[in-house]
Amino acid sequence: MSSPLRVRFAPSPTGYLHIGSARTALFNWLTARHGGGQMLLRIEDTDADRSRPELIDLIFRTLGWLGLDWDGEVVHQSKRADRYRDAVESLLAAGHAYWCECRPDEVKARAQARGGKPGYDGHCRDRELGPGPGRVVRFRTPDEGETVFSDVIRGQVSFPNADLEDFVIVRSNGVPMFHVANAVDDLDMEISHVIRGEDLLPATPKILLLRRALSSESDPLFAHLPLIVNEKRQKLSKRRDDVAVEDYIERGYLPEAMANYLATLGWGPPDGIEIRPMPEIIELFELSDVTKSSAFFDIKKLDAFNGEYIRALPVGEFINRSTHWLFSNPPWPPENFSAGVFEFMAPHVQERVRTLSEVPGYVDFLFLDQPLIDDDSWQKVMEKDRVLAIQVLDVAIEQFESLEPWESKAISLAIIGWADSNGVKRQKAQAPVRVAITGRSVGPPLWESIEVLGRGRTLERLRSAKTRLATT
RNA sequence: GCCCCCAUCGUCCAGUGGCCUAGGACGCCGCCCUUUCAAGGCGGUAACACGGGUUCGAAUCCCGUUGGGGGUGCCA
Repeated sequence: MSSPLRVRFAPSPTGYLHIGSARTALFNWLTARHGGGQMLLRIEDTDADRSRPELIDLIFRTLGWLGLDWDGEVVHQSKRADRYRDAVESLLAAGHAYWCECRPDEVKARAQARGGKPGYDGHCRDRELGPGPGRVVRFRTPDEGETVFSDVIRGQVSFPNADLEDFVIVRSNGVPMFHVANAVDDLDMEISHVIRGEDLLPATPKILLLRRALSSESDPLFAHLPLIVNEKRQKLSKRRDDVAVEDYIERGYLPEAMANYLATLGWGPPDGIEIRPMPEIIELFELSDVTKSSAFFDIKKLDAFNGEYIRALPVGEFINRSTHWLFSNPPWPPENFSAGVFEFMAPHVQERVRTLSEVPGYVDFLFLDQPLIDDDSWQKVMEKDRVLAIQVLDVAIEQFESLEPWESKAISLAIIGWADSNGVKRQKAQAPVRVAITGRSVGPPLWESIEVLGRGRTLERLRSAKTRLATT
């Protein structure tokens, strides 16, 4: 009989939710949902100095944004100090742990004197010290043998016990440390699968030794996920890399795209179809299929995923989701914004953006009093062939003044018809108009843009471009 | 230093002894479509780190080398 499937995600609230943590949460969640098990949440906040309680709620919200949910009450380690103290007492009583009065600098100095080998030398091991100010509790690690465990992803892993120093389990301020809290909680929460980042692999023998000393009959199954790395193949770090999931939300990534992309880091569906709905991923996901080697967090590929997800949205939904970027710090005077105009252009914009934060850049010319003229575009299109540019602008002005009906089809015919009958490439003919109207040489479809801009503003921009061309 | 993990296209995944003259996706390049840019279509570029074994046969198994990474806290 195997124990019920129970996994947990155990973040430490020392910062925003990290991309790597999000992936760990996702894989835990996928394992639980795939196997009909439970996904628990635990906040590892034993270090009061580094923990920031105000971030806990943000972590919850970010997990929610990603579409991850959890079962049962959230466990906060900061509220379980008594439980850890009891566990430490029993460890002490059984001789698995002992009090130590060595100060960090003393430990370090002795290590140096020994000749480089870092770590604690067991100085207080057999001194039978009792509690006292400044004293810590250390765990007595075996001197011989090895600690072996099986990892769903890596197979059997073993660590020589002799390399394990007698590590601290209770700080001098009386607060228990990560290893004990972690071991005790996984035991109490009856976690069956410990799924976490590979950076915790070396901590596993310590936790296992602790569990066994706490008289647990069975070890959980471990699964150490490959690290997510940067372009230099180093573990994503808060300092040098863009790792806060919150930042990606602000940059306009869709949660579905982010979750889907994260799922492909260290795992791939058997049929090779990477972009697919989460229910399918849940069905296909298998923890034992997870890759062993680290994965580069490739923004370009994330962008591709995101672009696909954006295009797959119903237009109305695209409009809804764009709202935030349209209203917070838009490049135009807010009162100029017109929902109707945006809705008209939305399908064209949707097809072109890869992130929602790019949306304003595609419609800004519609809501700005004057288009922002891009120098390179002006040079390339207007200055390089002034004769043609002026000619096209004149034609456009003349045609547009009396064009009926004012709609994209007729507008396109006015310019294209002229180009075709005058031996001018359509591409060449539209360019000056585009720059005059939008300020750039690239952008959404021109004829539709002109239609929605309106005759008056269009003529105004054409004339002003002509003037600018004539006076420079 | 010591311990541990890892090693297929630039990147992410396939591949679990013969189906591999190694497949898909992103990127990149080219062509088509086209009012620009996208999107879409078509095509292309590009990898089994190296050296030994084992085997009739190895990307796949074993050993070593090299390379990369993680850990080595009174952080988690």
